[in-house]
Amino acid sequence: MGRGKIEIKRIENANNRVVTFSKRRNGLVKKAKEITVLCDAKVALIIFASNGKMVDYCCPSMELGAMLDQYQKLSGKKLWDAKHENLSNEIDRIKKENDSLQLELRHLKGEDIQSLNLKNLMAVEHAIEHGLDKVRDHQMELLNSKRRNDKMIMEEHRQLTFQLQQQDMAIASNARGMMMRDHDVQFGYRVQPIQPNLQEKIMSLVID
Amino acid sequence: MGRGKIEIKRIENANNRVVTFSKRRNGLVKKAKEITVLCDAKVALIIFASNGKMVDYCCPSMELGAMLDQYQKLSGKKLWDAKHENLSNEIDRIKKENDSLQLELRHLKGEDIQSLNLKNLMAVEHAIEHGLDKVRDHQMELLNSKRRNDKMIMEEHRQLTFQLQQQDMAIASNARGMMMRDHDVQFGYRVQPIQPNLQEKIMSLVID
DNA sequence: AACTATTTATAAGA
DNA sequence: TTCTTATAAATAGTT
Repeated sequence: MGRGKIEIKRIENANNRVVTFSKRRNGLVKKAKEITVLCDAKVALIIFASNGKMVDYCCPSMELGAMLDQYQKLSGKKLWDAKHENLSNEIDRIKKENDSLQLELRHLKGEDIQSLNLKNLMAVEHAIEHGLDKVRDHQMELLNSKRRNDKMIMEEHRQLTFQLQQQDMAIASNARGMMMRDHDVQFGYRVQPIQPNLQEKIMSLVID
Repeated sequence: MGRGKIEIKRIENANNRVVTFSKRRNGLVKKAKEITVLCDAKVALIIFASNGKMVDYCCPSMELGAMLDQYQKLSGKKLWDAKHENLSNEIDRIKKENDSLQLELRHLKGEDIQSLNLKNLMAVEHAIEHGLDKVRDHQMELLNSKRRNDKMIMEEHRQLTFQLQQQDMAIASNARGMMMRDHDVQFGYRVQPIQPNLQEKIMSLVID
């Protein structure tokens, strides 16, 4: 129905294909609407373009969900029952995994161990001991690094004290020489800390 | 498109309505097929007649289920009922719980502890120590009960030995008195162990 | 996005 | 229902 007859096969020209799609999509939806009105029919129609865009129509008299329920009943095909089952299975699987994790956890915490025999109990003991070793190793690391940091800060503090002392001495000798002339100059040079974020470092030590 | 123009409104004549439905249903399905072939489109179409009969078409390149999944994603509408959503939520919830259990477990095993600060690390250490104490307590209990059991068995063994000895002596003195007369009587009274399931107890000791 | 020559769908009749 | 056919509607190719 057009200027020329066409074969029903994929339109190779991409532009033509898109244009034809647009026209026929509209036609299809229109006809779907018409048959619902003319004939009391129920129609559901979903169309995806090859670019992924979607258009859908569902008769006003019935929800798509209800139509699909009906479809499943009449066709015997399952649309989401299968998926439903999969989800249930997934839940069971995860719950079991969860339970075994719970149990392992409780064992490591020394709970629910009445049922363990001596052999299992020793395995648990070894796991705990191993964990304890690792945790303590890491604590040691943290403490050492803290100690190093403390040392660095103490060193910096020592240097600052020294510099301040030097400046005080310089000011004192200047003051003696000039007797309050050029009063403003005496604070003209200020202390520059080697580690500018000293405050934060100290705070972090306090917080940790 | 026919001998006369018609208004798009319900066809009141029931016969005409059925005939028109039949024709237009075929036309709709035909056009749905055509657009899928011509334009690489994906189409799903479900039609119910007012008498309940159903016709459906789904493009060959995609299952209806997959199309509906896509539909849900793109439209945001949900087709599968609340139950389905509940299941998904349940899965998410359990998975999260699972993850946190996994993490706690790994911490107790001394894994993934790089991210813990000293305070948390010490909490973990205490949990582990507490677990270790409990496990060792229970080991002790098991060992003590085993020891008690061993002791009891030894005692029983001692008593049995004593009884046997007594019987041997009795037999010996009888034998001396009667010189083999009433030969069968000599085993007429049998040893009754105090603890009838001694065998099992011993086996369980060996196995544990 | 319009236009229009053609094809296609279909309403009415048999 | 199905076939026929006149006519309405859809649309392919063009502008």
